[in-house]
Amino acid sequence: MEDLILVLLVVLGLLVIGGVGFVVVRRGGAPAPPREPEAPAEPEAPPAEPEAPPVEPEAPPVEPEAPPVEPEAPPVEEPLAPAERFWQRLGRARSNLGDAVVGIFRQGLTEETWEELEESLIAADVGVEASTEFVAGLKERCRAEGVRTGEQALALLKEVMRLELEVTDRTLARREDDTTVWLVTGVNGTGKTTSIGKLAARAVRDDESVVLAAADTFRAAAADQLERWGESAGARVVRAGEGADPASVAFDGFASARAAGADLLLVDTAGRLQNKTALMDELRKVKRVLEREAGPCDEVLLVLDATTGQNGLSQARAFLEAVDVTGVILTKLDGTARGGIVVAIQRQLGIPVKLVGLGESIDDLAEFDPQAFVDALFEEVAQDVSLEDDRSAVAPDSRRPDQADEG
RNA sequence: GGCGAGGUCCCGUGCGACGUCGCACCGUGAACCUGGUCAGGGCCGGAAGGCAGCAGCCAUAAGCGGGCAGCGACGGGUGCCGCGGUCACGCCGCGCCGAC
Repeated sequence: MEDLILVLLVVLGLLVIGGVGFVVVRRGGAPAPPREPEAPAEPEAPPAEPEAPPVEPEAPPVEPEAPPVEPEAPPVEEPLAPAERFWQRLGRARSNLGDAVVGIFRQGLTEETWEELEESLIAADVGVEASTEFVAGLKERCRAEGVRTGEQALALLKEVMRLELEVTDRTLARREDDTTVWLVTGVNGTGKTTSIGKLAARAVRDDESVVLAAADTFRAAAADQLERWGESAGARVVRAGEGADPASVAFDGFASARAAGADLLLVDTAGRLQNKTALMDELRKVKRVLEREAGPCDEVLLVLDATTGQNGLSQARAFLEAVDVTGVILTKLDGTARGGIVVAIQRQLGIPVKLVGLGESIDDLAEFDPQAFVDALFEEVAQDVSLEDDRSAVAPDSRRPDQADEG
């Protein structure tokens, strides 16, 4: 044990010293993307061992002592690191859409340009309606402002998109002097439990006490999995037997959390397809019973899989209708070219994407950063280096000025 | 360990919700081998009159589509619905108190 800590410290030291080296080491040492935690078959059984994440060089969950791990001071960490991560992790979304769009604009501005742009946006899951409106609006502005070159149009596109995304409040609501309650929902296999595990780990790392309620009573394995996450994160897990009433588990979870004076309660619900009315009713009941005791949920989070495309919109609509979703966690955004769903959801339903999943490690569940997202989405990846994995993105990365100081 | 508030199994059964299918419903629907009406034209007849009948129009079959407020069958991760039986002063977590 001691040894392990020692080794870690040494590694950390090296990291601190070798700023740029950090990036390299991490990329070499943690080929995270290849092994997707969520296999299609076993949707929610990612942590073969929750211990696994710590293996990553950044080793967050090991122990709260580790904070020195991240050389940057805690307050600074928030704004900078996520942006960095965004940039690095959005490899494929960036290379596909970005290349396409940049290429399109390079040809100058013709009718064809707009059509191709629209197609690209649709292909990136922005949605047909939204894409059409979006392009029409952009076209209009370009005309109004006398934009003639593709470059200018691209800049304008980014600005418009950013404005579109920036209006919403993305902070996760908390209670000052009471247990904060977040209800986490979603269809099967999107990564609910994993996301909860990561949220819990991060909260614990910030010296908060966290309680997890395993209101997924449908599969015993789900509760087991949550329990493992709780163990590794250092959060108490309230669970019941398989087949119990999920509402009662949520209720007990809150009772326990409040009695213990916990800062945060995360309620994990069973995955359910949005067209199963009985299950949506059940979810309503969970929320109702929970709120009867706890007051309004501070957040009702919907976990969406970024790779599912337009169906995500339908999911969002259904869950919004049932339990008033207050925010979306968009998982598996790394390794997909369809990040446009962010825009579609926010535009059509008014639900902000609050967190995005960009990889396996705990810090890869990042605050959504519109600026970085838009930049990443429409940045061209140089053709000569562009392979398919995000290693290729290293080169373009370094061109980005405001991030050199990470690590 | 005590107390409290929840949850939970199996069998039978009633009711309800949901889903699938069928019926019914609405729409559409046949060059000719459906029916009706059959202009024009044709045929028979000296004539009176009669016959077959195209197009059109009307109706309708199968088919296709729609929908849900109806009826039935079937189905369960169906119910902050009920009844009966058995299980259970059990089991599962939760809170409070007490003991170590």
